[in-house]
Amino acid sequence: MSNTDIETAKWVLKMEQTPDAAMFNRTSPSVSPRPSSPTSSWSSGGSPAPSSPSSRSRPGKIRRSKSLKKAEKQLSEEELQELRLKVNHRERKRMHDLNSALDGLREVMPYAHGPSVRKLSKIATLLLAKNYILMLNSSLEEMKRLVSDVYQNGHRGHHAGLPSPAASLPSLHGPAMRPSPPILPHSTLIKPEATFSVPPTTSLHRPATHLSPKDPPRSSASVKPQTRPLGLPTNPFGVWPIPCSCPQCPTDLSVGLPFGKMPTFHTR
DNA sequence: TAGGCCATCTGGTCCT
DNA sequence: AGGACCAGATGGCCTA
Repeated sequence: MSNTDIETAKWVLKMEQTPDAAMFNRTSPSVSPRPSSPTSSWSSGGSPAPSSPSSRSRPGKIRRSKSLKKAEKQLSEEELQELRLKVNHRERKRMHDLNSALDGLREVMPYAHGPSVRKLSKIATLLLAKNYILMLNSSLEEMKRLVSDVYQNGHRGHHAGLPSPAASLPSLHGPAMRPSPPILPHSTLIKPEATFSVPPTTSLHRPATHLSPKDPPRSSASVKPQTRPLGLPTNPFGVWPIPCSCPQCPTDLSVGLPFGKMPTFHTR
């Protein structure tokens, strides 16, 4: 063991005796404070990884950043500790901001909200958001097509006299989107892109987070389907573009809609 | 008890 | 140079 290693070990030992007070002053509203580990008050989770296989790590050595090494020479121990606290605080704040943004995203996502429903995981939130956007895009395109079709045909045909499609579409920001069946936060082990790399018009029938049957949801509250109106298809958001209700169009959309198949308007 | 999810610490890299 | 961003490691909590 080199002198550097010994010094580093001393430094780490010293740091371990210095709890990060800021850790107990967390402000994130979504996560309850978590005290640091009793065995490692300084670095509750992030103790150095001497045997890490990572390319970033140096096996057998405790990782130290260049700036910290430099600071170690220039600063006193107190100053160094202060610097470490500062860096940790910044990183913590950054992650809290990220979590706040995720909370904001969850709030506008059409899934069951409430105290009895476990909130979506981070990955599930992102996947759901992606599918939600795809669904909205698809709905918009479908609506555009329908409107232009109707006006091109001069309101002739069996759709004449029906309310405008826009009128029958649920508001994307209104209460029509809620309540909706909860999304199933399933496995996050599957690469999102590999799972959802289907065209927008075909991906929307797959629940955003229903990725693997082997990975059940974490709580029954999050999977118990809420009642949905008869005739509406099962889908990740509980709402589809309202299908054509004319006699010439299929009416039972609640069954037999396989993943990858998008219900379409009747757009003769 | 295993596995999923998360918060945190930390060093490296990139950017301003 | 300092801060932001990223990723690895670690340990705690929770659920099936």
